[in-house]
Amino acid sequence: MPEMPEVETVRKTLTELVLGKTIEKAKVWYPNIIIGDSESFCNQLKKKKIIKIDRYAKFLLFRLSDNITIVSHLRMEGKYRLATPHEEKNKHDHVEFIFTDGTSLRYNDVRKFGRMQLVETGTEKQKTGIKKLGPEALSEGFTLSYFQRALRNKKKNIKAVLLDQNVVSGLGNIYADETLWLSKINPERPGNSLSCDEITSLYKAINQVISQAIKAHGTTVHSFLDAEGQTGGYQKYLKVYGRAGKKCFRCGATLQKNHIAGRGTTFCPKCQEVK
DNA sequence: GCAGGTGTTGAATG
DNA sequence: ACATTCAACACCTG
Repeated sequence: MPEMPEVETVRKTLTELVLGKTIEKAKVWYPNIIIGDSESFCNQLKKKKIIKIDRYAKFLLFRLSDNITIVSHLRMEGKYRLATPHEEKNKHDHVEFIFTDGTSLRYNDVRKFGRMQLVETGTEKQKTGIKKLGPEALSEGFTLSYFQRALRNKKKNIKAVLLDQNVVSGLGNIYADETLWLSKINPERPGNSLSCDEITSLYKAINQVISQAIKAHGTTVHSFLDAEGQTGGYQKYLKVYGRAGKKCFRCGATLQKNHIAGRGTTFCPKCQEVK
């Protein structure tokens, strides 16, 4: 899926496309996408107006009139696009919001991993997946001292720590590898083995990579498209992700790919050597 | 046919 | 209770 920069890109494009529209009716073709009862989901959305679209880490929050919020997670391959209700259903279209102006918003998800949940606005931090998340990358709560404290008792490898949304939320496999390369830290190092300087360097790398990726409208490596069907731009800045077997831009060594923390992990065996 | 893939969850394990 | 690992979710691509 989209990691935080991609979700932020979707949020912005969705805002352009559907802000202010009123839902005439919602349709769910694949109920497993909806957490809770899908019929009641559709019933509660009738005549609700989209007044704002927020984001928390990788979650999208559609703020609707009458104090309700759709919390949406795209997981690996969820996508939104503007359509019309009489358009034929695409192969992996699972949910549709039909608007009173004759357009509609379709949710398409090849792997069906994405989820939507309807909650009373303000309760999303207690009632949804947001509840267990650590501070978002780039947010006020994600301070250097927080990060230092969080790493202190982490015995698992740093790659797994960066992927753990309870520690810091927003990073996924691509940006975890990029930040580790930038700060020259081997992905297998235990979290609590990092020096003070290394933690600082990694902290800066997280802020730098995520904010640049947001500026570039995210990364398209597999299938990511924003709500307007556009690809991201950050893929041209990637230093390690997808470059296994190629030369490190910094030292020229051949980049290596290992299975770490259950995910394919690309790194430079020379400048990210285990110390 | 088999493995791997932008993510999260819950069960199993220590 | 806590930290950590790993299969499962479902489908497409190489």
